[in-house]
Amino acid sequence: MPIKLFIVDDHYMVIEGIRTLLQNEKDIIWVGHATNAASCMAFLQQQLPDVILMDINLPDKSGIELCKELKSMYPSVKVLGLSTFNQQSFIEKMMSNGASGYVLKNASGQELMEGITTIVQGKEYLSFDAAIALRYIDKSSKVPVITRREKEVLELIADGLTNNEIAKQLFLSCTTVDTHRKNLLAKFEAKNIASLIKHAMQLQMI
Amino acid sequence: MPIKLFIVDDHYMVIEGIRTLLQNEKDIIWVGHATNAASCMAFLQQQLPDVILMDINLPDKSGIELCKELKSMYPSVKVLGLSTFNQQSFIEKMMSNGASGYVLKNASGQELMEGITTIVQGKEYLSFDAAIALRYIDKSSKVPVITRREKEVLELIADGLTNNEIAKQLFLSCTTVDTHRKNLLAKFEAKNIASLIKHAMQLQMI
DNA sequence: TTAAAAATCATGGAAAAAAGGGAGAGACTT
DNA sequence: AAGTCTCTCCCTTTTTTCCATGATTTTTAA
Repeated sequence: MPIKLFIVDDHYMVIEGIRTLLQNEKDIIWVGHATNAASCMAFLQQQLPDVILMDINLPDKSGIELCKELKSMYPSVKVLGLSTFNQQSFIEKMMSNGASGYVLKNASGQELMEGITTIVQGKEYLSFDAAIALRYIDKSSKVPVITRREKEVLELIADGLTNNEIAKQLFLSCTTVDTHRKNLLAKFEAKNIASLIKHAMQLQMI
Repeated sequence: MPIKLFIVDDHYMVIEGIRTLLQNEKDIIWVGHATNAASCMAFLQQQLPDVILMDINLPDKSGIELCKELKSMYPSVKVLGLSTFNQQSFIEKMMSNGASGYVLKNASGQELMEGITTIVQGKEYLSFDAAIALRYIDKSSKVPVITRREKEVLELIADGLTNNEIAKQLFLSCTTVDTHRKNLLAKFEAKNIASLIKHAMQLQMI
């Protein structure tokens, strides 16, 4: 039976590129595409594809979040993450949020097909480059897992707000904000705010 | 007469996407593509296209550098920059290094054609989103001009060093480092180090 | 339902940065 | 020769961060 494929990517060129790369595959049925998370979720209410190719950079929401939501509502749908080479740091997150595989955007049609057919069978798939990237990460820069609140605080810190200002804005005690700040420093293994912000920016977490 | 088009992008999907988007345009002749700067330069020794679509992220060299080199050797070739939305800060650089135009990767085939035909005529072209991004930059975050010493200090700050540590490393007085720090804050119009680092990272100055 | 994780608040003290000021030496330009 | 820019250095006061330790409540996951 053919595989119903849906794609979510905000770049029109990438959508067209994938469509072209897969146009001769008779096992693939192209059921549609979306350029943002909202219209993807809307589509899924109408029809469920077998596989969703999902970019991790979407205009309204990160692919990682979308993946999580989507899998909690439709566990049977398989998600194959898509990204550019310099965003390796997200591979882990994507996988731990329910994605079945990961392919980099410089993949060939063949690689893409391999990924799709592999995850349809219930297995996991990492493209060669993605696997290398993943190994590279484990060694050098592990990605800290931060909570929602911590992320909120992190963003306000990056915007130049002091603990006091953040506390006011989030209706918290100043000491609470300080605790979050401390936890952020610990999680990022940063000596101070300067290196914290640098790391967070490098990992595209801000 | 038809326009000879060459494309440089490390993402296979994007190359295929563009090819598809333009396949029905009879004024376009696809002369080839490259996935890195080196093979692009090699190709140009054989044949000169009219227009090169160039991604700013290439594995071996930035598109900005490639653009500069290429234009100094082959001034007649027109370069149309390509990038994703969150890299607005490069638009200016690309344009000032000889690119004739700029299109974001979520552009439609129509927009792409518009860009190509416009720059062939010797004019400049910015896609709607690119123009907005550029305007946004001019208004909000002008790029500060910092001195060599300031950059040195900035990098050490970002690495998490305190004034004292920086002073030792650069064989300076602590107060001197503090002055540089103050000047950096002033130039970036930043309230504190956190927002300074964020701005600097966004502008790729670290 | 129970255990773990997250979010909340607190005390107190040391270290560092932010904000304000001023000032001199050397290089480069007009 | 006058002016600008860069780099250098110093002082004070206030604010903020950083560190250690401990504890309660709410949420989430197993």
